[in-house]
Amino acid sequence: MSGEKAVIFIAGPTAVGKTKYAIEVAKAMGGEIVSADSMQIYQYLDIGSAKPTSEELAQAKHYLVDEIDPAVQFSAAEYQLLAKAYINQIFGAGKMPVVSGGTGLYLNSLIYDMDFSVMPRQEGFREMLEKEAEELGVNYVHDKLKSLDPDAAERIHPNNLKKVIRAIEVFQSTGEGIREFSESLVETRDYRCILIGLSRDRAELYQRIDQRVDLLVQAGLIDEVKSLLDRGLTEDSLSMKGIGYKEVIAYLHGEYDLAEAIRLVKRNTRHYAKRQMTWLRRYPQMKWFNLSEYSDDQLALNAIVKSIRSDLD
RNA sequence: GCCCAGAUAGCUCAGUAGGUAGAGCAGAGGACUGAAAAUCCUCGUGUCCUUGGUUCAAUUCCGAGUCUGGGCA
Repeated sequence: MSGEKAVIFIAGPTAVGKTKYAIEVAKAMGGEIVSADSMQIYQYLDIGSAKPTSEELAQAKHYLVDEIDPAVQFSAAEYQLLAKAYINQIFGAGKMPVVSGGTGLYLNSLIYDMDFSVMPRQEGFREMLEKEAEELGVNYVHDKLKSLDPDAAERIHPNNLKKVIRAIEVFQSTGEGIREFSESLVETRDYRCILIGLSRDRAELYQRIDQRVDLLVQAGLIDEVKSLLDRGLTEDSLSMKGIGYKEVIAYLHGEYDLAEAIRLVKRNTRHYAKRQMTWLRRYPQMKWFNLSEYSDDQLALNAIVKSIRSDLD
């Protein structure tokens, strides 16, 4: 099997230590890092997204960190395009791509054959449906989906308006229903995927999250948000919906005090980490490493690299 | 030492006109195909502080004790 193209994925919840391990794995394997993180991809969101530091960035070449203007509407489809291009570029240079991140849909777009190309979003149409939902209720819009695509309506809860609208949108532009996630996924044939999952005991992970939020605030999160607002971003900007940003904006708007903002950032980050775990647990081919079970980083790293090497042979 | 008020879910508390109890927060599980750090769904048994008494029946009423607040000495 050697000689075959392979991509290493380092996945895990926020604050588990992905950045560090991805860099070490890249160094060990002669690799370059492609980030799969929907927030670190934006420029200027440095502190709140817990971007790798400049020292870390210097240790291994990183792609898709700090590349996108936070004022634009980005999407998973665009991510897939860019990430695949970088992966090919890395293969072209004879190196090994190491994808590192915790954004599940982005990971999926690289692991599976996901074709986003057939149905681009249609902004006006979405707004119209959102308005209908507001005036006539979410069930009205859901009924609409039911008449077009009963299967999808069955799967998508009426309250999940965003997904209901997307399903209608897809049906309108393709004439067929949105496919069910788990049934139609096929692994990509572009390369082989080696999935490494990093986890920690829940209590430890939460402790790290709380600590990290305090550090981010000390490092100047509030000023970062202020300067982003000065730059013209608002709470409606996609990039400002990230955890740490939306809460600080609400604080700056006087909705609550700083202590409450910090509390919410911590809690929302914990919830997010939990959701990430739910997503990541579904990959049957993932090899998990619970970092809480290793007495030091080097031991864990050795185990991970060993596992990758044996997969490559 | 005396007086008053509390003691119920991990936390803050509600409640039972006596028939073994429920909100918020925290927490847990799940879903996910062009917003994904987004969006959405589901989940509440706990010596009702301990102990005597009254009662068919006490977490609930009465007594004592313990602890915690507050006040007075």
